[in-house]
Amino acid sequence: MTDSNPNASLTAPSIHGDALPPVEQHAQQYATVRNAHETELIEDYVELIGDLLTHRGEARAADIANRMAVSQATVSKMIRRLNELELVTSKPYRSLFLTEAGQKMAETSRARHDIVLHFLRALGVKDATARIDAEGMEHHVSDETLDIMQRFTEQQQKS
Amino acid sequence: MTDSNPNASLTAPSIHGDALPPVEQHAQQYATVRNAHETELIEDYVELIGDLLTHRGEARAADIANRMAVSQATVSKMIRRLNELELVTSKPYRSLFLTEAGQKMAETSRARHDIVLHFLRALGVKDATARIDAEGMEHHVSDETLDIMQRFTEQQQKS
DNA sequence: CAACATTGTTAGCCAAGGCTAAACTATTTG
DNA sequence: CAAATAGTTTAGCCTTGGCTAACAATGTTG
Repeated sequence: MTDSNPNASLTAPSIHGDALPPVEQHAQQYATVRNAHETELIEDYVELIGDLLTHRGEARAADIANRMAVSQATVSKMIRRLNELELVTSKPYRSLFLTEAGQKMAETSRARHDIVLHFLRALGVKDATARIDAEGMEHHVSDETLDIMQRFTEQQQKS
Repeated sequence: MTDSNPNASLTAPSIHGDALPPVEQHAQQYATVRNAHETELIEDYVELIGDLLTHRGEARAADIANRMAVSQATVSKMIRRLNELELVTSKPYRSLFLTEAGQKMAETSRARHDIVLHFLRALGVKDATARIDAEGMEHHVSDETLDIMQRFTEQQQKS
């Protein structure tokens, strides 16, 4: 018996409210998540570098390592990748800078992050929790949902 | 200059609303996300196996491969891991079953997933989008936020 | 029941993202 | 200005989660 057997559900009736989505849609969901995973670390680094540049004036590997709770070696390796992707420019032993593409990515990421964070706070989530959740959620929120979150937050603030 | 220089912000005043969180808190955010990543694939597999068992009566590797849009070899390898973790039992060439621990994990996952999905729909997100977002978000939503989401959804349904 | 189709497994490859240890560069300070 | 300290890089290791190709088992069917 395979997944496409149309009678299967007759022999094993659902006790759940939600049935399984069609295979193609289901596959799409997982593929989208896998895809997000490939870019999200990159985005986190770029976003953090952008934040450090904005708030501190420079972005050093040691700061990134501390804030990400990761070894300096890991950061160094990652910076090489970011360089290859032309998201940052770096001279050995010097502060990092974002390329134009990097800046664009940092801004987009930061904006998404803020929308999610503010939305969670508007929902009534405690700040510390909201920050943790936002960090994890931001890469998995579609533009459509992001839009709705933003409107919700604005509504909330009016009242 | 390092991250802990207390004067840095004087020379580079923030143009953003949100300042950088303290290093320890920031590190905690990233660590939590990294941690979630380690378990989320496992949870996705277990959840899907549970759903297949519920809705189809059996869970075959081929079905999992199709629904996850992944090769059968990948599924086979993963099943070995799930076995080692004592989340599933399997005999070669036979359907999979969940151990007690596996069932517990599947239920928890399914419940979280449903709460997030229903919340997104209650927010006004289109079904297809909500499904994709929920798949990605579910592993990054704290219990606190989950609770709030559930209450929100219930509120919404009353009106 | 033999052949074919489907399903599952194994072997071996790859990239990503962690780590530690060691070497090197830059900065600070006695 | 030499030595100590701090920061950065490199080398080399490990695990995870993908993949393809080849092979093995099972199920179906002429």
